Amino acid sequence: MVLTKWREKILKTIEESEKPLTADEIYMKNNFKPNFSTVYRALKFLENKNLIKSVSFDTGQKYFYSNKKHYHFLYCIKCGEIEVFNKCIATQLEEFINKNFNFKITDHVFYFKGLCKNCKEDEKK
Amino acid sequence: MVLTKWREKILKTIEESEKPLTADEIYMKNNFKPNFSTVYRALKFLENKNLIKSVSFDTGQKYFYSNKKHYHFLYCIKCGEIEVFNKCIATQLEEFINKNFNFKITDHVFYFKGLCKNCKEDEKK
DNA sequence: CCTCGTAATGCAAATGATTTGCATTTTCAA
DNA sequence: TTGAAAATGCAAATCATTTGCATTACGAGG
Repeated sequence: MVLTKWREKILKTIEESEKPLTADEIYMKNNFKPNFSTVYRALKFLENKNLIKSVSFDTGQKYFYSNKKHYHFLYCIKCGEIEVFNKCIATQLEEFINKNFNFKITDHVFYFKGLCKNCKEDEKK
Repeated sequence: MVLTKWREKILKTIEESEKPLTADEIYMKNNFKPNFSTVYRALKFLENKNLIKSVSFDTGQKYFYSNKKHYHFLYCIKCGEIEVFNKCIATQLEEFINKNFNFKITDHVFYFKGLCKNCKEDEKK
């Protein structure tokens, strides 16, 4: 169970991106290498090793991003655009959960749904 | 485009549940009626009409819940259990987004990932 | 340096959730 | 009452992801 060259390449692709990526975006960015199954297996591997995280929006597709980043998202429900921001207020809520629930928090996901600037404009027409 | 008896039944199922439900949970709760495609079409219809909302966790499966409820989630990454809570601190963040981004917020999704009480116990073994 | 076992990869087929095309049935306004 | 539009059922298709199996690469021990 090691960080092979492909896994390393995939991790690099993810870390260098300023947005979360889907499996096929990663596949394409690496010129369709390695094999698709290898991409998926690598993603699973990297996620288990806590090097990357994933989030899914409305589409049933997973988006992957580096664990080094603490992202939150603006997700456009019309065109699917994903914009990221970093400001986070989960800490207060975390205290609340720790106090009131028997649950061990390891991570959190937060995103706003709505309309991005383009789709917002479209609506006016 | 009306609220037919099946759509109404499905909406009722969702509203009466204290947890978000998947399409097949809804299907089962209604004794496998109506047809699966009708369930999916009804869910899409209800979501467009803003009567229900959906969220997806790690599995690529959608969970549906009533729009009347403002849920947030504790999602167990091991067994998939979903617990809900209502406390919300999104408002402050919302102000921040409105001030700094050109994005029209229509909704938000928040959940903690982690281990539920059972899985937390399992880990100790 | 060889070599053997384990882990990683490639390929094709399978899976699971969801969607779609099309034929049939229901609904409801004229 | 009737005819068009919408809703439903059924089966097949789709999309993202996973799996089985044969092949290849890698690393420790000889």
